[in-house]
Amino acid sequence: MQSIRDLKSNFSGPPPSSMAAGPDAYLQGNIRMTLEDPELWKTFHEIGTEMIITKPGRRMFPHCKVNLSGLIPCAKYILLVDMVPEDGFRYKWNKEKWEVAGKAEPQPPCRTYLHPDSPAPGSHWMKQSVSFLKLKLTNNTLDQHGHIILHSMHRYHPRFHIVQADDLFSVRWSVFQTFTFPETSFTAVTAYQNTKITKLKIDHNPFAKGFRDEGTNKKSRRSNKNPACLDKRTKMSDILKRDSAEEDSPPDFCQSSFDGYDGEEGDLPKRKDDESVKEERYSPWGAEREQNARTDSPAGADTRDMYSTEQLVPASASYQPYRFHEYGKSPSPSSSIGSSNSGSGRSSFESRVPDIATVPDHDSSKPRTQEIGPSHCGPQHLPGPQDYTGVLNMTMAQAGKPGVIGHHIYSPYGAEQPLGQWSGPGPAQYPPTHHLTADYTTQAVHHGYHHGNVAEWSQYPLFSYSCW
DNA sequence: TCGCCTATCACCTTTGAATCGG
DNA sequence: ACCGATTCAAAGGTGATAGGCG
Repeated sequence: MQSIRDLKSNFSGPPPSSMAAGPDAYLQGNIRMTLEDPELWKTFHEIGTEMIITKPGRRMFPHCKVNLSGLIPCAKYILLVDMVPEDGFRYKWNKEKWEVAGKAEPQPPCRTYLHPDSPAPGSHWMKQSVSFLKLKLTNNTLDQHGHIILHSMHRYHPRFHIVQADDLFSVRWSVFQTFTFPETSFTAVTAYQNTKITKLKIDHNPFAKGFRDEGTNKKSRRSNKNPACLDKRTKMSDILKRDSAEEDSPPDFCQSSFDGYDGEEGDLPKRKDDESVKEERYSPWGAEREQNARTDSPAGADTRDMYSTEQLVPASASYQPYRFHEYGKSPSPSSSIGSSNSGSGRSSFESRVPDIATVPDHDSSKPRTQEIGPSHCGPQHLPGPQDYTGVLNMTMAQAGKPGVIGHHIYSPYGAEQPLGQWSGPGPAQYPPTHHLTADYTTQAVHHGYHHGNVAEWSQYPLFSYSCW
């Protein structure tokens, strides 16, 4: 297996023109991720995206699809996706808008979806968009298919992680970056609540084509079978039509619960600014601790709050993600907070780089001594602080070690493939490599803070069982 | 009674094997 | 024998719906 260090040496040539910075920047600081179909996502987000979750698992729509650039063509990377709670609340749909319905339920087992192509060379990831089409969401906490487990009526947003590693067991996290896209946040539901979302789904999801009104749809035929259905359908149709007519005047929901999304227009409701300060300290991971103090419009606040703590990627024509962590440019928690909401902040990525406010528990004041260790910090030499907790937990759990709840990583790969599926109940199914476990354990214990943002990892689902 | 969840349905797209022709 | 295009059936995804459950 070729180490990253080796790769670096092999990569002696000048970085691509796109890499304005030096070699280090090329290796660790220029990874860019953009969301495909941003407009579609935006459309959904403006209304309040809902994602159906079912026991057998349901795909997302729109599904996550991103474009990557700035990777080392010959280095291998692993792409992961996990879902992060937006806040510590449970919601209910009431009178055309989302309302807080109480405290969130205990976070289900955090799972991470591993892109089936992982690991693959950077060139592979960059040559075409990366789709997470087959990622499925479920509300079955006992799910054994590796689907991402969510709670209904709770809000989440996907996080994309890209890790430079030859395989899951040799992950060194020397280059580990996380991206989130504000417009991808959604409310998990078992049945659509907002009819506008239903309409959007039907209009845009090819699988739902059968429910479109256009042309000679079979819906009427189906409805005719049952008068009651016809009535309901008619009502629905009316609602949808009305909704369409109201497109210009979003429901309260959009404003009160999703105002966190500022979109690109920058015409955010002023209210956001008023809340920004309070929300600065709030993050999905700090919800439990702080939610008691939050009494108003948690929904919108949460969203914005979440984003306000993320780093921004230089804006471009395409929808830009918020760079969550960029080990190497470790943000400092307070620097960018409150400066603006997510939307306005998006335009000033550089200035917001230092921003780790999303790590409430973490001592953000700790010096980020080892920023993303460029390749010169070769993987094998990188101490594995808490960043490795996730893998550590996962592997330890797999090994049946007590006291550690595994973090499940799902891969469509079969068991025979390098990256297996770690689903809950099957500890022995994909036994981890012992050396990895030991290695990480050691690193976590003894080098707890080598990485720039190591500490933060312990706050994230990807590396810890509890997201809260 | 209400809100949420789930099984089932009909409709549709996607996928891959089978077939055909060059 | 090989390859690409086409066909077709199975698999699977979709929202709608009714009924169950707490």
